[in-house]
Amino acid sequence: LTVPLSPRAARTRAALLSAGLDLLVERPVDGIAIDELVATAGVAKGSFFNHFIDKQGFADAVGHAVRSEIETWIARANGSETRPLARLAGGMVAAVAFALLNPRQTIVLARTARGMTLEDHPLNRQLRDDMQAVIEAGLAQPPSLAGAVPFWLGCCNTIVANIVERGVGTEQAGPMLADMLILALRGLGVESAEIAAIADPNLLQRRLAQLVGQAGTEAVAQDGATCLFEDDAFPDG
Amino acid sequence: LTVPLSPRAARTRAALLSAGLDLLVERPVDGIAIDELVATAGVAKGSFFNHFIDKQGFADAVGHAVRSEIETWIARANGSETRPLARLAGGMVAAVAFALLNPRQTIVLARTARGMTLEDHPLNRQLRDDMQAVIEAGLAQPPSLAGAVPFWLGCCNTIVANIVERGVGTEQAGPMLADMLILALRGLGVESAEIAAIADPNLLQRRLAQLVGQAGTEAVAQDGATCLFEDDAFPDG
DNA sequence: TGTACATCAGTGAACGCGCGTTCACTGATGTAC
DNA sequence: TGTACATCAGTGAACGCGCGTTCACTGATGTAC
Repeated sequence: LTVPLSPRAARTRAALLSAGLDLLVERPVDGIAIDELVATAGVAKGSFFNHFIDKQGFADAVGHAVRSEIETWIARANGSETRPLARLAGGMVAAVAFALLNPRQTIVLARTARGMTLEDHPLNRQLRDDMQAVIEAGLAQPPSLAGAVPFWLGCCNTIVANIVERGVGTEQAGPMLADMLILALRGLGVESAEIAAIADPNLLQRRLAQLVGQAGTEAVAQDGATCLFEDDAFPDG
Repeated sequence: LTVPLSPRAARTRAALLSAGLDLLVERPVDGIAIDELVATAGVAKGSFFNHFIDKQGFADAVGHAVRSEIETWIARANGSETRPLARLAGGMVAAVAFALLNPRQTIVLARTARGMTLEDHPLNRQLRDDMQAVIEAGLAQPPSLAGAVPFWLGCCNTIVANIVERGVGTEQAGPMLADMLILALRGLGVESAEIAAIADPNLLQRRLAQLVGQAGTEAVAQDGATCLFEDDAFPDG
């Protein structure tokens, strides 16, 4: 249900979404005037209604864009990794890297997310599959799958929120991530040797730097935030 | 910095705060019109400005009232308990009981809470003290105190959010709580025997029923939500 | 206890700005021949 | 390649409702004597 947009329309839409991201970092959508939005985006007021039916539709579009962005990012970071424990931990590491690279997107994501667990997004389905694989392989003994998934998700949320809120850099994020991985993996009942291998501070630090760095060199534009929405077509709203 | 309010003023203020709670369950404060608020509360529009300087001040007052309510509740539930591990677990159990009794307050609390960890509220200070006591007593070996506190807080948030979102009853909440306690305590590195004693499903179920039940018999009014704000004086705002 | 007065809180009409939405027009982009 | 026309998206002035805020008035509560 997506239509390819003309270059001109795509530019206008991207400018609006980007401006929306800037403003949604500060306050929720109800606190943002369309006047302010179009002024920030540098387009005419009427253009807004060429692209979105109303303000809520706009907020949904921004939320959707950000969510699919982090989903893609995590999926790419885990790449072709097949070991279930590595995938589980890799998801948390990738989420932290994303938060370091895109603190504003992360804030908006937290702001627009409604329920944490009920939603059946690809990310959550993938996590559930990985968790199930971990359990079936005997690598962890959580009291239940239904409890382990939100537990892990909550740990990811906590570490990401902490990093964004205090605005720490990659160097300080590494040890925090290591601590959280130890707490979360131990909670699942993963063996000590496995935990030590996964949560090794040096290894984590390198992996974080790798993820953050490679994204930096991949991006062509200087301002990553501005071009985030210019990738391709958008859902027809 | 609190002044005692005349009975009439207290009634009006309580009606406004209670109506605010009802409406804040549905949407954030910016989406609520003062017209709607006073209509729900059954008072004149002008009265609103007798009690609050503006809408944001009102939202703050509701948030403050709810927060101090849950703080009091948890402090009372832990009572004179001194064993640090029991206090830690007791906090999570009490939070779940509160969520079961007051799902709407819990939703509003989540909505009005800004940062999760940065704030220096009594509740967080108490948690930090308990956690430190647990570590010093050698009852747990988390990688760090700074990591353990937000980890535990995140686990409490997760279980509470899950319970409220799915609207489960006391019976189903018990097993969920047991699972989360196992995951969280194991994450901290608490000994298996201790965990088994604390997270015993039967014991937890009884404790939950006790907390929920005693609150029910304590309350005089039928509608607990309506009288929640009528207790005493409010901060002068 | 009763009366007169002061204060305090409630009331709702009135105001006017802000903001969401519309629309007639313009210019740009694309297409047919 | 050039010209004429159609479509598509941008523009910003205009509109008008909604909503935050004010205020003069009323009635209730409290106090003095």
